[in-house]
Amino acid sequence: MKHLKRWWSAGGGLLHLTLLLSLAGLRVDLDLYLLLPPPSLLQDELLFLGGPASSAYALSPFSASGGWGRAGHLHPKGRELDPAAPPEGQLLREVRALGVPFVPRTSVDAWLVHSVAAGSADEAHGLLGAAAASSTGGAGASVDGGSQAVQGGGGDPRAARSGPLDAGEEEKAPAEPTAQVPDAGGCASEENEVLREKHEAVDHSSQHEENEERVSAQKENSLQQNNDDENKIAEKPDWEAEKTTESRNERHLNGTDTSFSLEDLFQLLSSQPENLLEGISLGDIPLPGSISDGMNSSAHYHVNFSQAISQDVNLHEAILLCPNNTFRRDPTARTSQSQEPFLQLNSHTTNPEQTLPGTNLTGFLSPVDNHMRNLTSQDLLYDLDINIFDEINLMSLATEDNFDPIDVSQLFDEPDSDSGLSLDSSHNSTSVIKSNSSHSVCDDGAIGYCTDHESSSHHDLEGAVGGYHPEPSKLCHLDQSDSDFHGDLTFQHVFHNHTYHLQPSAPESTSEPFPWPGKSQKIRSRYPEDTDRNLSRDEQRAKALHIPFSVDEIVGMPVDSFNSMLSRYYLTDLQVSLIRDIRRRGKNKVAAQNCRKRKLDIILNLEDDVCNLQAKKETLKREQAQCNKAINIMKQKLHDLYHDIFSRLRDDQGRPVNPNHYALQCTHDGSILIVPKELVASGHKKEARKRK
DNA sequence: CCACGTTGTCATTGC
DNA sequence: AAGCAATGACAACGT
Repeated sequence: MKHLKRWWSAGGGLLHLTLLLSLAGLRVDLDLYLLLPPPSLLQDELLFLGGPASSAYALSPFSASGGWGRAGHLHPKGRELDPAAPPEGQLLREVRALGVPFVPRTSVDAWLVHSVAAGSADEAHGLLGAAAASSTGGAGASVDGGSQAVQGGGGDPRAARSGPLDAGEEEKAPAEPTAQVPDAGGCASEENEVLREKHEAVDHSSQHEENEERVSAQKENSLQQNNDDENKIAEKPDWEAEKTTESRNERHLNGTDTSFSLEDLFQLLSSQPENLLEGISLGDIPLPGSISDGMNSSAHYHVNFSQAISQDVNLHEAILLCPNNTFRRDPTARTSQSQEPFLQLNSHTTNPEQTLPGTNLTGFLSPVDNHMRNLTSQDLLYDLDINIFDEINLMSLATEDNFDPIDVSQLFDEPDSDSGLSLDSSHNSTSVIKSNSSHSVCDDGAIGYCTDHESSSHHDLEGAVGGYHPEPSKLCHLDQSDSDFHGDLTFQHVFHNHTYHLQPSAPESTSEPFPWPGKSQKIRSRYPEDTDRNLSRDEQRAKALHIPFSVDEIVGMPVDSFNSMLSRYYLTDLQVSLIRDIRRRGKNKVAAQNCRKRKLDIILNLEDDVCNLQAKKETLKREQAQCNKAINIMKQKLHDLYHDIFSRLRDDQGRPVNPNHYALQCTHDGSILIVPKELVASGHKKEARKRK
């Protein structure tokens, strides 16, 4: 048992727990087998790092080729992967010899390797930090551990505190016990101040304190069975005990106490699983308060494996589902990604490094991320991940009956966590329950698609890539009824999360991005229960293909940003095609709307013109009538004047002039002549002839 | 059931 | 050449 504890502390903790779960008759389909590096290698690595082994090694399930993880020089606590490490170690072989159904590494491992190889120390740092946190968190605190990594270890200290490989740099003044937050995320020491502040806020939660006390008490109970040195540890606060444990681990890693035999260990594992269970006391396994709560008193040594597995599933997701900014394609963008606000997701932290990719795992552990990453250069492992997720889903389903939402809610006991999850996303998960699982392609929760036009780009991204995870802060203080609700949501999320890949009508398997019979309305009619019915066709298609962008983003984005976005993210041809189609259709839709609007405006303007012309016509008619009237008056006056003049005219004999025979004619000099009409008529004829 | 309006989409054209 | 706006035409849907 002593060896076992040391082994756990030395870095095999997660494997340890995994083995326990397996020996307990539960299949553990996690790729979290860990290989303990040989002391010599550890020593070399320590020399290479010039730092404590506890900070150098991560319990990384993301080992490059065999589970070997070493700290890198890119970051004080960053991890690199040893390419020269053996592909399979003795431990794995022995595990397989025992028949423990370990699942090999997933694409995440290779992806992480890829990220590290690509020079993205931040990504590696963040993810491996998450891995370390999850490893230390053990099977019972998967989400917790991942969340710790997201927040740079600023969350629940129990998830990462006992991390055997966390550095001794966590040595803090005993005067502030709540500040002893292990840097599960592998952040630099200067970040710890911020983390400590956050964690102080975290610890102020009454529930949290209660759990702390429980864990502390149970740890003390377990540690009383150990040697005197460990008894001293048990008397200390748990955070201090953890430090001691870490220092013990450090001794192990330094080669001073690594003489235990793995074969002995597995013989022990195979022969006495019950004792092993006892060996995994709460003081050794950093189970969160939720688990320990369920193991009070008589149940102290009985781990709720169903819960543990369910949490491990979430841990797996937490590890796998990295932020979307971690699967960029552009290496240059990776180097500057932390500076792009577009990718700084969900950061309440003031520490810039906490916004680094890989550290923002809290609320964005979406299937989209996972999916997107799987669609990248790790396509060869894509199917493997699908299978793993399927198995996880099955496990979730199998353990759903025994699922205790209280524990889950307590596992999310992160008052300061920023998961980026909105209530809407939870609501989306609710719709998942309602929706037909066979049509999960169209389900809400698959993506948590964000259609909020007002949200910023990164918020859109958040919603797009995985906003449906239950928000820990929302879950941690729920009453029983609410806990039931959210617990169901959690499980719905889990198995819904990974089933869309398996749909026979999955878009990936068809030439069409979405199996719509041509129009979205048909889709809506086909899925009457789908709460996404209000989504547009393209939104549904985007969701079906797990496009991590909102339609509004895709359509409204400038072409340069659009192209850079396409190049920055790992997208399949189908996804790129769909995104371009969405953009084209979206722009064309807007253009059509504008066109119709213009057409309508033109018609309205023409109608106005017609009205104006008609009015003008009426006016002109009136003017014409008035003119005619005036002309007639003038004619009448001229006629009267004519007769008046002729009445006063007299010829040579004094007789009146007949106006029918004579006419008045004005000359150029202004004089008026009385001319016989015959001459006037002949003169008009001559002028007419001249004109012709 | 038909007519009409609305909306989305596609194809085409021109800038 | 690529991207985009504009627009005619068509289909689906709602009223």
